[in-house]
Amino acid sequence: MSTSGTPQFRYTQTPSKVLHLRNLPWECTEEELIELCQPFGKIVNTKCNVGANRNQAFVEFADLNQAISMVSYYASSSEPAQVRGKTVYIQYSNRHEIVNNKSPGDVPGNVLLVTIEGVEAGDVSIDVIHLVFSAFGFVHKIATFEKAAGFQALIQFSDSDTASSARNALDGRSIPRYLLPEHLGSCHLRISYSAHTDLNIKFQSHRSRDYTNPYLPVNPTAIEGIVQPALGPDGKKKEPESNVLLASIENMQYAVTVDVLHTVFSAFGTVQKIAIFEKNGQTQALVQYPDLTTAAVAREALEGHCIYDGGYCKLHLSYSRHTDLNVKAFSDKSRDYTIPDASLLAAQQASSLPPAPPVWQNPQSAQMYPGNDFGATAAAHAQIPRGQVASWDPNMQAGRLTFVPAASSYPSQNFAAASVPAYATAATSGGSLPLSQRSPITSGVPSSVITQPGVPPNLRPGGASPPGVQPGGVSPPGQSYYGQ
DNA sequence: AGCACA
Repeated sequence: MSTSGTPQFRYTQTPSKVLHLRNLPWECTEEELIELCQPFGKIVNTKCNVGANRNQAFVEFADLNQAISMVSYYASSSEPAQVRGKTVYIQYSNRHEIVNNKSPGDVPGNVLLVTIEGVEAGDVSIDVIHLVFSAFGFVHKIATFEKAAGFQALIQFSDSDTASSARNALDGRSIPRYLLPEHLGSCHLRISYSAHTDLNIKFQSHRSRDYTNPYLPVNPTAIEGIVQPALGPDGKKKEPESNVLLASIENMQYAVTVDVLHTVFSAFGTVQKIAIFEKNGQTQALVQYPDLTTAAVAREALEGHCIYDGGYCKLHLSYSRHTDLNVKAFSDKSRDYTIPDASLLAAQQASSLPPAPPVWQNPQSAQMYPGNDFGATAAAHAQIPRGQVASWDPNMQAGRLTFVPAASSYPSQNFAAASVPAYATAATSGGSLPLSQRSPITSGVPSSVITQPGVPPNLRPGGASPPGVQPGGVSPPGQSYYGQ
């Protein structure tokens, strides 16, 4: 009964009316296929956007000789077959008819997947997209995101008729020039249907909008219309403050566990969540405080310091773009201290192997993208072709972490410091930071945070500690951590 | 850069 006996393809192909085309550009349209193939004969069927990358297609000619003529032409031509400047490779298909030419993107629905070619995310605002598509009916929701294919938007209409009229009118067309920044050339729209029927928008932001729900909260780190990062007085990009710190750990001679980090960072306030991950071979961690001020204090105090004496495990701190991490409550790489009885979860976690893959690996279950700030992008993940995991850091494949590492998944976002509400100023105005009494570290070697090298603080919880060494997290900030 | 759909 198995169908897996035959090889996937053969190196010698018998001629077929059906040609297999690969290395096509993303979202290649049927029109483009026809333009390429019809000089050789009558095309009776096509199937576009095939394969994991949606860059393959099939074309069926009315007559075998027409297919043969196309293959032979390009076999001896000095000019390769091209679509949109990409060389297209043509072979006989190993089938002799196209049985079903409907691609998922061709099945009508009320949600359109729009790819805007040749632009970056900041070039076309969500308001422009809304304006363009509103011409065809009430736009319920828009979610924008960047994927390998480029800048994309999911646009939700009431029904598939409205969506179809928009698709028919706009597919392959360009957004009017006057709606775009001057530096842009043409930007064509490629439109297909999404399998979604209802987008899950969690915030009004510059990347997602729900026009049916004006009371939806505005994402404080993604307020609409602010695309350019705020500039500091020196003209350099000013780093947006955040209650979440990104810690890079340099010279990691000792294991830095979640417990170690918790100990270190708890000196400045309640640590809500921690996630450790690898990035470019370096260990990094996200540490979440309840507020900006605490994060700012911790950042000031710890920047450049080492967790252990001797220059080991040196911390470099910056603000994360996250405001609320979505982490496993208890794993070896993450902790959510806001969940009571996390330790109980630990036992269950430990016994269940292998760890469940993050939901985004499964397009079927990608309807809900749990807890990240960009709920709207949940829908985007359903667009990941079957079996393909998008451009995720391979280290994440361990499946331990469910938070989204911003840098790898949303490469081009620019959250503006200016968009942070008023309380941000509290963090920067602090002439009276609790730690300001510490002497500035002028020598090249900052003092360590934990004064006993090689003795992880988590091994000495609370109680008895060697003379002169404070158990981590117990002392108020600014005292013994920097004593000698 | 290498074959869809059930």
